[in-house]
Amino acid sequence: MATIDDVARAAGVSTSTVSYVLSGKRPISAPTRQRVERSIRDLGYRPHAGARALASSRTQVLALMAPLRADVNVNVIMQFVTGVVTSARAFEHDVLLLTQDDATGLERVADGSMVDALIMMDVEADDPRVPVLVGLRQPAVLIGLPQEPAGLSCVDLDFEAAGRVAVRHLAELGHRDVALIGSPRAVLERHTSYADRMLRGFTLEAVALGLTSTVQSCESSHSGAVEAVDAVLARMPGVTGVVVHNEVALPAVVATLRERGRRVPEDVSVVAVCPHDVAVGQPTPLTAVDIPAHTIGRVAVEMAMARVEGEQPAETRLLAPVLTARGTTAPAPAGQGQLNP
Amino acid sequence: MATIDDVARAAGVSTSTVSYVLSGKRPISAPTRQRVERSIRDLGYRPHAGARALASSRTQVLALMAPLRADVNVNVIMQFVTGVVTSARAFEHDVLLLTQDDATGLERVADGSMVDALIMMDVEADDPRVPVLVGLRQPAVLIGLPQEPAGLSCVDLDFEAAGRVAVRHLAELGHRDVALIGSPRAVLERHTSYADRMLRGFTLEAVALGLTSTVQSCESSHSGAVEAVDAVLARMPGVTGVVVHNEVALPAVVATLRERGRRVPEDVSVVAVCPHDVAVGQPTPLTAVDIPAHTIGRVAVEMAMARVEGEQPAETRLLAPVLTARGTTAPAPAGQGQLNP
DNA sequence: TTGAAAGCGCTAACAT
DNA sequence: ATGTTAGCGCTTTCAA
Repeated sequence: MATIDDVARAAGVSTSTVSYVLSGKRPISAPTRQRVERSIRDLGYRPHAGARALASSRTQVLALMAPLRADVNVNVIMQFVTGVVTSARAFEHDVLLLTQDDATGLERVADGSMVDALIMMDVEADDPRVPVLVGLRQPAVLIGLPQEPAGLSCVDLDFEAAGRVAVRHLAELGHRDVALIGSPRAVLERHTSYADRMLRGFTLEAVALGLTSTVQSCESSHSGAVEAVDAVLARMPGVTGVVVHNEVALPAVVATLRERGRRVPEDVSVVAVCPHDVAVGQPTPLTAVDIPAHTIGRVAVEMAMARVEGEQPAETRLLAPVLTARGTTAPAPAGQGQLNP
Repeated sequence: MATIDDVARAAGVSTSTVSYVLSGKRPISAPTRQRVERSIRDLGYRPHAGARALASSRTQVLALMAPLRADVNVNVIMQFVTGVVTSARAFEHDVLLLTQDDATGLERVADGSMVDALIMMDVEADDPRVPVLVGLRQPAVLIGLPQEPAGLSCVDLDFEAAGRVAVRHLAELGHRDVALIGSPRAVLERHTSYADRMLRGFTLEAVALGLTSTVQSCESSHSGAVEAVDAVLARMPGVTGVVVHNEVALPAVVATLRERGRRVPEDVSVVAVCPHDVAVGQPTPLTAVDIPAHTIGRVAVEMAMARVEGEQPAETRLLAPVLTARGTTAPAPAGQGQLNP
């Protein structure tokens, strides 16, 4: 491989000139720049990443810790990941992928100076990795919102507001008995940030609007969805509004409601909380609060890069939820609304 | 951050001794080793990845190019990715994630000496990236099998054999009219390796066994599955055996067959080609040929590392398919087998 | 068994 | 506008 010295020699300039042509950190005369660029092309020169990192303390790499396990929704995860990778490239960065179960991964790549910043998904309310991130030299961005951000940047959909918006939409249609079919039990039990906040928004808004509400965990499978729907129908036979926050179970929830004799949306309205493409890709397009996974990933990178560049303080950005009415919500069945005042 | 010199000073030895303690490349007396290890722990020392890469031309990083787009199955992709990341760690390597649409990513990370080896998924028969990989200094491993491996290592499920096994299973149960519901049109049209080979195995074995067969592409959505099933039923009303190679469409294919009055497996037998967990996670557990994605990812890493270490030549490993009979295949309906001799 | 020192290829003062 | 050069933190000869 050609080195920067080879390029300098070929162009008849000093190595620093080549370096500055590359970095643009000082003005270079047009003719010089052209000769250098020519030599770079002729030699197929590419700076050695390690040498550059050593001299500049910049790696042009971002770490992304993603939950690659079965119980979280793979589809949504993937959208976050592509969002991160794609926008990292816009900042001339590549992405090092760490998995959740590689407990010491964050410290390894940070302390070994392998990355300029870290992004972590699937944050829990009281996440043990948060103090670890706080102790690192590199800035970190959380996708999700822990109880104690401790000076870390955070970004996510405002799931609490999403829960509120979904409930309000149902209330405005006259529904009085509403249920949340949410994340798997395991996700709830570890107090995963998004699940906690969703639950909170749903419940608080139902109380605020005087609705009767119930919450049901739901495993991410066909049978899980069937069980969840049956549990809700048993506990709240008069339910007319259902919020579903579980992409995998989504189709089965709708199908099961129908199998149990509840027409959607005539008898029961369904509001999903899921990415846009999932909502419109169903047999019946769903009224849904969008989870803008790609955007969240992009914003996470932007926040990370901002902190790498300047001395910005940490910030938290919660994206406002957007509900789009499609085919699965309708006014509550006549009379129903008055049965449970 | 502490450097190797700090450690050496603290331990009262030379820097090279610390280096050798770390690498194990020369014998160190027990007392010396202990003092060095103590200092390393006390100082929380971690070697600087860039410096190490510069001096040793080893990055301890692997590149993985994965197709993070919508039309390939996200679930399976994810299993490959976790397989790769997990076993990379076993070789003390981290994984740099490149996306399919980052066309020049492979050259960028290879020529910039960011990685020790590259692994590429979703290979097409005549993939333009193959010659690129051949030109790199670092070894590359393909997950999939191009027409012309050109000296690259390849690993994958033997999809041709998988197609044959599936057909043979149906034939042994007496089925005479069989259909393949496969990948989306786009995947087939770019001659994605696995889709091509599957189709070939299915067709050749059907011919060899004297069966009547048809092949149908299938978009990865509910409606795509419905359309595919309807197309097959229209073209081959007497079909009694269906091989499905499309994880996303799988549940909808079975559901649609039933909606069209075909009981599964009494009227129509279904053989899936999908990962184990997908097959057993369906409402009805499916007779299936397993796609051992995790294993393939692991083998890819092993092959890559072997070539990084030694001067092994490139090799191609096709994993033998394993079919497990579950609830969705049964003997062909009586008499049917004789209608189309 | 250990140490000294020459790079690895680049960046960024410091000069001019 | 450009050149000179001292590191960056490690590995690995070469010596002892």
